[in-house]
Amino acid sequence: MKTLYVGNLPWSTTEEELERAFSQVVEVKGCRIITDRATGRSRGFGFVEVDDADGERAVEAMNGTMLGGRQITVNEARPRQPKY
DNA sequence: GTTGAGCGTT
Repeated sequence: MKTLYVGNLPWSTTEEELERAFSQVVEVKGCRIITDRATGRSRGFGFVEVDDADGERAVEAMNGTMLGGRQITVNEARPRQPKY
């Protein structure tokens, strides 16, 4: 499984839109829009989980494409905080 | 009722 970073999203973008957009090219295992924990509003970016092999194609296919009226940024996500 | 480069909660 690989995690993809999706940025430059409109504030109104939902996980559903992400999943639909990426499902056109790869099998989406999971998606998560990062919302401000305090206000609950979208931070304008999110993450998409896809299969290890599909990750590369997902980036090449979805990076720079229009989603919700904005050109989205798609890249492989960085490793997250280890949970010691 | 806002904002615009970035990297996420249990």
